[in-house]
Amino acid sequence: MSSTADAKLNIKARVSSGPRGLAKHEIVDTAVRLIEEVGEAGFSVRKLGDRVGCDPMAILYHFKNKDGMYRAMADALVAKLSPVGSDQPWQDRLRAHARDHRALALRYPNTFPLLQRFLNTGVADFPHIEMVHRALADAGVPDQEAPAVCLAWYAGVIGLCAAEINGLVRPARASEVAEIEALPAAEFPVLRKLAPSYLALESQAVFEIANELFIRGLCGQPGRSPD
Amino acid sequence: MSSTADAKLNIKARVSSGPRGLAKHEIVDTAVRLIEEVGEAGFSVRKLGDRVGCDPMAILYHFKNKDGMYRAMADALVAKLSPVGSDQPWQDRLRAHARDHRALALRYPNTFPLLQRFLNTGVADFPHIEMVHRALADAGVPDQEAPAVCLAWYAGVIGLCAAEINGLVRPARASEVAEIEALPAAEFPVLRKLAPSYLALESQAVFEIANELFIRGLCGQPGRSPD
DNA sequence: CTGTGCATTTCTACAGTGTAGAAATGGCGG
DNA sequence: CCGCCATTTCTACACTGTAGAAATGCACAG
Repeated sequence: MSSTADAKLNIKARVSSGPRGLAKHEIVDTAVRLIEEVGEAGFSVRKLGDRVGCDPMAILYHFKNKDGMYRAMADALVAKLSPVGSDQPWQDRLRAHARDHRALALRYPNTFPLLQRFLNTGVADFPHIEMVHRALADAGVPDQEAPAVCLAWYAGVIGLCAAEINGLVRPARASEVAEIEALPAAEFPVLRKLAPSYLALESQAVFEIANELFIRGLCGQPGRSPD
Repeated sequence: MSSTADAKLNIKARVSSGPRGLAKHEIVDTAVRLIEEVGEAGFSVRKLGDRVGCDPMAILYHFKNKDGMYRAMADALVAKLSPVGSDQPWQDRLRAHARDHRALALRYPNTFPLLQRFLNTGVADFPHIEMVHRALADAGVPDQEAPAVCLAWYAGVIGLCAAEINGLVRPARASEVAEIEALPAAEFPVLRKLAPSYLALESQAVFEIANELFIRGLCGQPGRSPD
């Protein structure tokens, strides 16, 4: 019962290996939980192996490499996005989908940034893309522009979420406001005047405003259809 | 004159150390060049030490740690942004600043993503922020909304650039279009119809369209001033 | 000229990483 | 029972960031 004996026993137990159905989606789920606990810097295949209860290399057998595992984690995240009904006006459908992204980002702040690096490959979220395109069509976006607008929308939404996660979107600290107010008045009149209002900044409001701007931009299109 | 003698000489030269003014900005410039050559994954303090010609730890002496060095690299990047004159309409000022970001991103694709992670701390690009706020004021954005709109604008622009760098914004491959066209017609009518136009997608056009949407959104504001 | 302090650079060492390649395991069809 | 083979484990290697101690050489006091 000594600790060394226990260790030996554990090693013995692990030595008896062989196929045991290490399910891919369970690995990925555990990986997402782990990266949320320890951050991306602290996330390693070895720790994941400990958490899953197997050798690290058993995990990498199921993925091409660590990046392949990141891709799978990104896939798992977008799979969590809610479906969006088609019975609302197009503005509300876009709003709902955008807010869904933000909620996901706030819930999985360490996993979400993987979307930016790996969304391009493998993730094909066709139902949601179809929804976005229908909304854009309802908004009067001409077909030839629709792909560009759709991509711009996703890039913008994900970029906003990433900015918030990384702490770019937050109320200013008093010291920062002081720093701005110390700038020469002749060159920075507007910024100095606005500095105090940065103290009360709400990240959600930033997100909402960005959405409204985008939607208003679509409304202001030259040949849009009437609503 | 043998190579071994040269090597020995070099080692001797390196062993005789002491202060020699390792200028911070030179380290950072070299670091940016290096990361552009080898990518972020291949970038290490040791390689940078080789490149600079000093011990790796001599570099980390000037920065808190590797992340501190990344921050300095991000600072160096935003310092490369061009100033924007104030003699154009506000739309053109925003457009110019946005295009400047994109040009920077395309020129330094491996360094630019650092902005997303480290822009929040330390980088205070006050002249440009003043410019953006003046443009927003000219566009009729009320003071209380200006900080949110400004942050949303930056987050959107940087997000767009990041998306393009990471390959999200690119023409579709034929195989991808085929995959979409194989989807059930009943559920994906719009996406299927638009799929072929993804083949001709131009990343610059996506960027321009996103900008125009944002600007049109600002134009469409309730109480905007006349231009 | 001789210390001597000190910012700077170098050296050494350590704990940890991703993953290639070989070996072991154990369920399954013959 | 055997042998196959996907799967898992083990071992090893090159590499990472960086803590901590030692060395270095410049500036300046005496």
